[in-house]
Amino acid sequence: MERILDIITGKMQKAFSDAGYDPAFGRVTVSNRPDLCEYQCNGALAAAKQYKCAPIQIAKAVAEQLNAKDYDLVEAVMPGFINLKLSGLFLQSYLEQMRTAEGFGIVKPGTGKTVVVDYGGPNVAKPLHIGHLRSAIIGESLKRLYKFFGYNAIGDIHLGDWGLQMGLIIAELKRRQPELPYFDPDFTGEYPAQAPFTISELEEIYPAASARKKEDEAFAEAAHTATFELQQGRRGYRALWQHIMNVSVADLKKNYENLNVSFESWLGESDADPYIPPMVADMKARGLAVESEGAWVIPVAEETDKKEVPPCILVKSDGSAIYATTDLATMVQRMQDFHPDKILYVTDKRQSLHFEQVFRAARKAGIVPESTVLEHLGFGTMNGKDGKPFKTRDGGVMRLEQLVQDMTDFVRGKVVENQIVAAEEVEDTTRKIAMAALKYGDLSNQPTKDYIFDLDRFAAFEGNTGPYILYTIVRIKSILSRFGSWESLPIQAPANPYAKDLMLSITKFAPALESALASSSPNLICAYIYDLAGCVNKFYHETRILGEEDEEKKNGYIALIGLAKRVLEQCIDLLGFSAPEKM
RNA sequence: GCGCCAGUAGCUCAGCUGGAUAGAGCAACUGCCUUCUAAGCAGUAGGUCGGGGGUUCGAGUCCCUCCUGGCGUGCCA
Repeated sequence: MERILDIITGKMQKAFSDAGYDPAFGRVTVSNRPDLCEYQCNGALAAAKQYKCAPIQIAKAVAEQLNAKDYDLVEAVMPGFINLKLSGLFLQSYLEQMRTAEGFGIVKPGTGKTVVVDYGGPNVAKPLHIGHLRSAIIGESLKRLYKFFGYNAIGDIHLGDWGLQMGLIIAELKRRQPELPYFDPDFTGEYPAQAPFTISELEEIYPAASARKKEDEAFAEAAHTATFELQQGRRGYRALWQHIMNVSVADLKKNYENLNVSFESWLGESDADPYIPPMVADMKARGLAVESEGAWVIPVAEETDKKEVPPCILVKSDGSAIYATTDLATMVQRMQDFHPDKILYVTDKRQSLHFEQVFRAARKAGIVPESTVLEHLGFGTMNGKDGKPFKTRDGGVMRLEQLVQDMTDFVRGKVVENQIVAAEEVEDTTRKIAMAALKYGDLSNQPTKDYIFDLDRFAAFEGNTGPYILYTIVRIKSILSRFGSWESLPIQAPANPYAKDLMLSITKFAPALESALASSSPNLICAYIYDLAGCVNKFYHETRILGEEDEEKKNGYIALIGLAKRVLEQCIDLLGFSAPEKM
């Protein structure tokens, strides 16, 4: 479907042309004065400079060229704005097209293209904490947005499953249970199928080992050795590693599922490992990597840099790999397996220099061709009410599970108190509302900015919150279910100003999503549905829908709120949550 | 030191390639439920857009400078 702004702009450009002016001035925008008009063109103001005459003259001449039939209002006003109000018939026809088109008639630029979205980054054997929340929520939303626009979008969790942390766990296990067959180098039999630990034991082992490393040099040495032997393929350690992976991945899947977040690809650093030796050898051979201060580095500084960009370290002076190495090797693997048109990294913004270096190194080495876009979306920190990084009461790092639990408990209290939901549906409804509160609270902020996480505010259910959006949908659902079959009712011309505002808001679906995609900003979807929900609630308040006696009119109302419901539900699905039946 | 980002109402945030009177929500105050869910709707009050210069018909938006805060700045991820 042609975009509504393109349609109006096209007509405006023709009017400029017909009036004898450059059509380039005919760009139309959504009005910033909704009290005066719906759309506006400021081109006459800019054109006045070029044609050296009063802008209002140009505006008047252009306005006369426009076909009055398409508009309820065409007006040239001082100093030279052209104000427009669309006709009801135009809106009716546009929305009817939206209603019947697949994906509401959105243009799909992603057809045939692949994008890899890297938004996980959890370490195995460590619980998810709130630091993982933003990448999960933002990444999942962007992935869904890419899919909606027709891309083959692959969410990749990129597990941290290969570093010193694994050696630490193995060393600590060996210290605690040296009798296990995994530590016997002469053992040749089958290793047990059952892991020698549970997830909660695993989560206790890692921090214990990490702490021991700092005060016990021999232990630190043992951990390094274990890491090295694991990577060299020592049989018992590989078996143990597999146990750690199985137990940990099962737990991670459960936790991500609770967040309604999923990944198409569960690869990790260990999967990139085989690509490292040939890649490093190749870079050395081609002279891309040079020796510097005992390490092998790829210089990535450029003439135009305002600051000094340090080289990308490929091999540390002790001979081991570093995260830049892993990230580059992962690019090799992704190009080979997926041939993506784009790779999008969703991580903390503090890593932006790292990705700048890695991207440059990847281009320089030809790992990623120019035709593949590399983007790093660096998101801001989630802070507490005091404006400092979010912590538990005793100052520790809060587990993601705990955060979700707190939100859920709070919401459950509200749901029970309201007494609208049947007892057996309380849990399901609670979960949906809690998820909306949590995700909308995060996603409604610009991703690149820090934001303050305030549970009381997010779950307050008033104003610009997830629950407000859900409540709007629930109200529509309630009417539709009383009405009966509504799906095939056609859109009618607006019967009152509230209906027209609602219709105008619905037409802004496509531009809102396009902007959100172009700037990797789910907050634009939030801003859009907040506006749309407001229009629905105003319409709802001012219009008796089911009580309307004129059947034809009533059908028009129903068709309109039905379309609004479908658009809202599409949007919240892109944000990663869903609406209950009642609340 | 250098670089990046931020500073808009008491609080949390919008403000789309410069455009008409800088917008929401929360908190405060005031109305609206015998009518489709009041988690709603309507209204009042609240601002020298961090300070100062500049560019022009016009600056929250662009340029310069200063102040404040956060982050980054070669072998952690």
